[in-house]
Amino acid sequence: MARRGYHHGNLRQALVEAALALIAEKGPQGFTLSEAAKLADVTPAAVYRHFAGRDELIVEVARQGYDIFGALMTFAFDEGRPSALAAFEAVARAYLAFARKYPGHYMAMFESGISVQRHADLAKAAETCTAVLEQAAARLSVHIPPEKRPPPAMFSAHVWALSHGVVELFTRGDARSPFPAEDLLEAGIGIYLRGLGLLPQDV
Amino acid sequence: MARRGYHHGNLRQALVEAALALIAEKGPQGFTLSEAAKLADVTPAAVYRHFAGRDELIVEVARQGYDIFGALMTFAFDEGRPSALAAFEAVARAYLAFARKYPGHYMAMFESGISVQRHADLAKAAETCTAVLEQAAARLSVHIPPEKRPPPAMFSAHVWALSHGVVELFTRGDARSPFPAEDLLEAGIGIYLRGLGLLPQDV
DNA sequence: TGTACATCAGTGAACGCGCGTTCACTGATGTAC
DNA sequence: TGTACATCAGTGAACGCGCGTTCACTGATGTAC
Repeated sequence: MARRGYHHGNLRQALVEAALALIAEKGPQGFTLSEAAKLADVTPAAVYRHFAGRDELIVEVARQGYDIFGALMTFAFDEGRPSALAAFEAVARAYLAFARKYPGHYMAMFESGISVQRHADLAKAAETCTAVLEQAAARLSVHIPPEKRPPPAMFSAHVWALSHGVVELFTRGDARSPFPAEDLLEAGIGIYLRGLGLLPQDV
Repeated sequence: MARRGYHHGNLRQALVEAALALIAEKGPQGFTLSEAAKLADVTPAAVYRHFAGRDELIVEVARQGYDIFGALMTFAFDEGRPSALAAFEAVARAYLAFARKYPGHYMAMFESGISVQRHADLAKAAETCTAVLEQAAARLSVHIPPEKRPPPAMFSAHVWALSHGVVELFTRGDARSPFPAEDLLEAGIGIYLRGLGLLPQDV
């Protein structure tokens, strides 16, 4: 909140960060334009200098989330090093780490109810992320016996769904599982990959 | 809406059904006590004759959801007939069918933000469902080579997470997958079970 | 370097709205006699 | 069978609240001369 005077300096980003804090704390529906303005030490009306309205602010939060997410996934995958399998597992771990470290972003992206399709830049950012995951799947695919090889898009959808499910069910408030989410996900991915015929020593 | 006169007759359940319709239509956060009352053709104040408040109404919706869910799972599992594997796969299919057929219940259970732990009867209903899934996993476990056998609770958590992820990501508004959710889930479960060493001919 | 002025990011008051909840009440029901 | 009465599920008006959004405005900034 380092305001200098009448002008804020970087209100747009300050609002994004206020929104992040509120969403992380109260969930995407507890988020309020007025409260975000207050947190940024500004009048609610000031928000309209930077965003068309409440929804646009959430969209921007989600968009930044997809950017970070994509960058993290790309970094974790590291072009398939040291091995396609290890890189793929790193991606899965990074998924969970992202959900934990950026809960506001994660919620804005997946739980806020905003339509990805209806915001062009958001759709683009989301597509980039999908592409990273699919690329990782495609690289790993090469090591799968052709007769067991599912389309990479399906493959990555499975991993995404499993990861998302673990986040939603076992990472939130009242845990329903006796296992740490990280262990649960790692074990699940391991079993899944084994089912595809991928064994550590083979790849 | 078959009101007879001054007294409603079965307002409690009528409110639950109104809530279901609203949640299914607008999501769990779009649901409003006042709107539910209006839909049941009754004054908002009348709701308080049957529920302590807004939250209690959502909790009741979720509770009924867990009841239906548990019954469907039990029915689908059918005590492991015709085979442990087939029964298990039936459970997974039933999961998705439940999410599709009872969207209001599903959202109240998993997306409404209510705390399962903080409502005793809700926790009990949820536990019953967990038990059914774990029982199915335990029965199937018997066929897994001991050295690959994960705890049934982990096993069922994986399947639950995968199913939930598929529902959330690929069943809602803007689909991000080129595959029907049912096919996606079935294929995913299949690969996972294969990874556990379970093959159709073995079980 | 100093001043006039355009720009525009902020204010502050106001709006209409629908929310959840309360309260004293009233009308229907069904039971006791 | 008929009536008095207790019960309680509903009404309707009111409340305080915080929301998103608008508007005419004002104060700070930085550029042109």
